[in-house]
Amino acid sequence: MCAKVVDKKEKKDGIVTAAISEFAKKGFAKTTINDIAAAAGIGKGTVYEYFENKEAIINYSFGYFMRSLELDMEEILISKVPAREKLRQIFDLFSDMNNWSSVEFIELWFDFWSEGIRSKSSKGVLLKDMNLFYRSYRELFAAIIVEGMNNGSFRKNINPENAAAMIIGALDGIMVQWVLDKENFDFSGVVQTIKFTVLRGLSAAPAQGNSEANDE
Amino acid sequence: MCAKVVDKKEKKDGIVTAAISEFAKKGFAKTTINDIAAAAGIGKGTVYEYFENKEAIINYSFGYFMRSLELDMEEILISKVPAREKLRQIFDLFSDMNNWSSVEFIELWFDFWSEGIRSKSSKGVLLKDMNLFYRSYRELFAAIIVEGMNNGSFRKNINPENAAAMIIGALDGIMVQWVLDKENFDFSGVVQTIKFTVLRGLSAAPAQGNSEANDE
DNA sequence: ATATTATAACCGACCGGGCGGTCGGTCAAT
DNA sequence: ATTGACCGACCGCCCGGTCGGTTATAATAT
Repeated sequence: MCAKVVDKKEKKDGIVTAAISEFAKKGFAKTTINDIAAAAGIGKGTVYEYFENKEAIINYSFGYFMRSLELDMEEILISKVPAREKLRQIFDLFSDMNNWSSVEFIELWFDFWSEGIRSKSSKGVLLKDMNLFYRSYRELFAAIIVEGMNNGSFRKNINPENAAAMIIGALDGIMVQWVLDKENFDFSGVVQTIKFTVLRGLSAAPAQGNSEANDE
Repeated sequence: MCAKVVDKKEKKDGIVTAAISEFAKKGFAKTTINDIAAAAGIGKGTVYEYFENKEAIINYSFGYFMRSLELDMEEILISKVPAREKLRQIFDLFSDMNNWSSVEFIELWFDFWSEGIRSKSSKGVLLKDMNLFYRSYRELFAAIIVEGMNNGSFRKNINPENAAAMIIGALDGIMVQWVLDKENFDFSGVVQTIKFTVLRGLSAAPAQGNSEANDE
């Protein structure tokens, strides 16, 4: 007595993939449900079988986008290398954009920020998710810094949370500058400068770091 | 034989002020011309006496917004204090949000970014302006850093442009985190951490900076 | 095997509302 | 009387969301 059966989850993801691609091209506001449906190769009505409304698509997109963004940080984090080295490796990983699974969608960040902050008035689902995301990354970096403070490689008078926010902020911020001016902005170079400068700034032993590669 | 005479410039600015305020509240997409006209206390038609269309309002807003954002950096920049001290003062200025003339509009940044990147396809006026803005600030910071390299307070192996991008990126990036989570994010604290860490990271003399206030 | 049926999945024409932009008329200062 | 400034009703378009009808397929009957 059953009828057609479909992998709902998979199809939903298909729609979201199409949506993200369209969003990235035109921004949330200028992307229509028709655009999304067409990109997903389905009819407009079908979109509404999987999502209540446009806002729901946006919210769902964030989670999906985040997952697709994630770098291969896992193995670095669980590895046994000292904190200082962990940080260095993470910067290097970030610096090489080949490790980014979806560079082409980074322009979406802007829309998520804008939409998230404005979602305050409604239920604020998106804003909550975004803050969750940032908070978890801050905690992650803060933990590394604490580790480094304990093993003596970082100075003691650091506020780890602040330092974590600083690192994430710096990477976020230069991503912005890069997205706005891809041709002229040396992303990898700046990441290297950040790596070098921040590690030196956090270092416990003042002389340390002089032997590192030049910051050119 | 003349008729009513009005200070066009002033009135235009009045409209833009109203527009910025509305944009900040609702974002570009959800702000209607009616909203702007109402906020400016004029009729809808009058708006079109001063602006060709909505896009023109947005573009014009950026310049206006930028001017209103500017900190009192002038006197620091022309002052005779050494580069290192200049940087320190700028961070402190930035850290105290009382110096920000229009904190309430910072959420607009997100919209400018989103709109700017998408303006590529059309004439890209906004994008050009934004890049001009960033570039000028990078040059400004780079100059300070070069100055510090020359007088021996900063290490020689810095790429000044990269370092400038780093500083601006860090400040931009933590602004994002703060805007998204104002209650829980210690903006001033993080700026202080950045000040301390970056100055230490750029420093030529490794021991320097230890006597400074703690980075709590 | 084949026909029948039940129903999940799909769809796109349609609707209502809202928005950007226009335009002809009004107002008021000179 | 002239004309720059102002205005809001109006227009046309488009978009988000709906809904009744269609299609495809699994289960069941024959």
